[in-house]
Amino acid sequence: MELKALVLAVLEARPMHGYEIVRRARDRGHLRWEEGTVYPLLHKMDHEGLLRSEWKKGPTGKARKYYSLSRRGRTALERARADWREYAAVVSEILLGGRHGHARGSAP
Amino acid sequence: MELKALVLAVLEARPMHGYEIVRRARDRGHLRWEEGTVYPLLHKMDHEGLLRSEWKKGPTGKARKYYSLSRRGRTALERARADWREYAAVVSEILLGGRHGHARGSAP
DNA sequence: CTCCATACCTAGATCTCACAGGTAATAGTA
DNA sequence: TACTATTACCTGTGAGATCTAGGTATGGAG
Repeated sequence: MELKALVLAVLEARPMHGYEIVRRARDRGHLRWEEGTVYPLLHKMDHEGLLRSEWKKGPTGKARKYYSLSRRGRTALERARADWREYAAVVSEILLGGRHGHARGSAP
Repeated sequence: MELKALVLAVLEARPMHGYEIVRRARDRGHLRWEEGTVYPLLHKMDHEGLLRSEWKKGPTGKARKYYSLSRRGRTALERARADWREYAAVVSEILLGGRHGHARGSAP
């Protein structure tokens, strides 16, 4: 649920192939998306019509499968953003009690 | 793992019995914790030493099982708060892009 | 040629949580 | 007394998401 939204957000910037998504998340730290999570998720989202996939030759000349957002994917991303804002606000209120500071993106 | 943290936070305010936790969450809206989720979770957290449980007579005279935070539970709650802050910050950054607008152009 | 990193993939296990029940005690009604 | 609703507790089954732990294939470096 969360990963799906994050993949959409990552792919909004530019098309990317699966291994690159994994590697970027790994380099970033904080989040660890394993290949066994990401690849099946990409397939599923592709099948659901949220992504489009295309085999292209990468810079090394080797074929890579690039994923990009479809129109439905963009819509889903907008909804995911709204859902996250609400969810984060509720959890922050319960967990932090309003007086421990606020997570970003929480709107009243 | 989210529910665990939220249960800790709810029980920090005052000891409560399971049904009350469920009912409060239900009244609050937004979150729907089912009994089939909450009761096993309370048992597990009790067994892990995060909670203490005690049978008491409630206002109606009927026995109720009240849960309260143990010392370990308080520690776990503090850690959960820190984890949530970090997690929410990372997700918000990826999903909402630092500040939500069309902030694009931060290269990989 | 051999080794390593890249890049893709899947099967199975695990963990969380919801669904859909069940039991028992109390209170209100008739 | 019998009935019904509400409170309060509990569990078994299973769906869904994610990780573990593998596997395959290609291209470049040594």
